Amino acid sequence: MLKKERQAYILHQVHLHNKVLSASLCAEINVSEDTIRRDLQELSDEGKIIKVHGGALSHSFNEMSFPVNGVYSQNLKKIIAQKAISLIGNGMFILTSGGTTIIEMARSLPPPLKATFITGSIPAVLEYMQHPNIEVIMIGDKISKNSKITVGSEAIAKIKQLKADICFLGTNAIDLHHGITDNDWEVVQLKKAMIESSKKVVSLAIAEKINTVQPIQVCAIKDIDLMITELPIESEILKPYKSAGVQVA
Amino acid sequence: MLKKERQAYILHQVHLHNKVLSASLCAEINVSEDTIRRDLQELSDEGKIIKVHGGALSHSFNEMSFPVNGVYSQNLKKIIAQKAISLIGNGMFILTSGGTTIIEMARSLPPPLKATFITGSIPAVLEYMQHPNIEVIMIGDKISKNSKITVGSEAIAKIKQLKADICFLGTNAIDLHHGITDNDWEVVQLKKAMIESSKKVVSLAIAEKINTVQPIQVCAIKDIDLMITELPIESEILKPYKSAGVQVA
DNA sequence: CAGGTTTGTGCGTTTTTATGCAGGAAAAGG
DNA sequence: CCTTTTCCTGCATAAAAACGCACAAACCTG
Repeated sequence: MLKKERQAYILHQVHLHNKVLSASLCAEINVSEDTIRRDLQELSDEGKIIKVHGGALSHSFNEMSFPVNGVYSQNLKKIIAQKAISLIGNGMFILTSGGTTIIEMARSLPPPLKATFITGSIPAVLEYMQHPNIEVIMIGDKISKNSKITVGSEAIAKIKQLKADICFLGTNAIDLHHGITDNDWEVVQLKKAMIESSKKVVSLAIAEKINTVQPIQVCAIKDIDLMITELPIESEILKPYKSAGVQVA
Repeated sequence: MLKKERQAYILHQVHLHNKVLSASLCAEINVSEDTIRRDLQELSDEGKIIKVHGGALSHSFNEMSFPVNGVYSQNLKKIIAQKAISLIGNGMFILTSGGTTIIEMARSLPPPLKATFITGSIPAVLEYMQHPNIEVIMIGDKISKNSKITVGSEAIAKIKQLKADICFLGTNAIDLHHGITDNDWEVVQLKKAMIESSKKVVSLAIAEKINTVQPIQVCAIKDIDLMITELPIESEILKPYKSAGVQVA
């Protein structure tokens, strides 16, 4: 088994179970404990996991102790949220993924707005529930603990039955050639279904996510109708995307 | 169990219940009291908790003078939760409604437990998600904002497809003649479906709810397999229910 | 393609870490 | 004041990590 393969496998396991034991890994992959340890070390150096004695943990694991990570990008996300909200009209059916940008949008929804929001994201639902006038539809299925979203075939089947007016995707990585990409296979399946079931697809991405790539593709650039960032629309970074036919806001 | 995991668990418990006893922790996690003490020491050094003789307290605890809706009923609910948990075995499929008693149960689930919990209650899901080993299935549908639960025909249809080992119902009112009753039509529909889809039906009710009635019936007394209260099983209040054939715990 | 170099892997050995245990000190509570 | 519980200290042990080394495969490079 190749090193990269092995590390990808480890990463996958970590994302899946939130933890891995060096011992069990070395039994599964059939390499020496030393090799595993070196892999974990590397992945940890790259910031992809957190190494601890006896194994490693997912980063999302102890994020609970570091509560609201950055006020940092919070403000940027508010800008994005405002732009996104301007697209929403009364009576619309809106599909949303999870992610902090989506949460920020949920918090900023104007109280008089009447619309129907559909999502599988628990944190998003919590925000939508606060709102006096919107209807909230929860997509049910097994809950993925690290992404805090319902995933699985039931959820996908349910989404496919819908036809939403607009779909907002929290975006982890976007790139001209690879389109929107992400690192959680199940979440990607969900997002794909959402894109298919929406008349209009909107990607919400803070600038630092632009021109980055993750392992799994969600959709190509051409599938995106609109891309929202905190940057001014004349920004150099966005020009290639405009040329590629993506509307930018 | 990894050290970090353990500490995260302890931290979680502290935030949840505002206090932990070293003794109970060491029983739950199955490590020596010494280890727990060292963990508490570390967490305390990091300023995350306040260590005291016999256990630890949440930081927020001593700031806000006298806390929640009554430590009173909280403790009663813990007793109920413990009794309920004793019915749960590894590998079981468990349907639960919403309600504060259910939440208390969710918070008190022992970490090693592996089981699948199915619910439409958002607060319950939030608690279940914290647990390291259980699977959580969310029943999807429109969200009822005041009961924070998914309601509607989709949800009911989904529940009817299931056959759970056991069903825990948070109970608002229970009475010999009217059975379990409630005041929210949609929630009642949900509970009815849950009862139908479970091999065993357990009602969790604090004593003050016993012999009270609400407008809409969920089920008759005979449909309940087990009734859990904080009272000792010999209690006078429970005798009529025992006579009616309900098992009491 | 020969020879050097880098990279990946495994194997001892040494160090560090995690945990439990025992016995005395300190605290809490009568 | 006495008892019980909890806490601390040092020690023992086992597991895991780190380190250095060997060796082989892949990969330059002239």
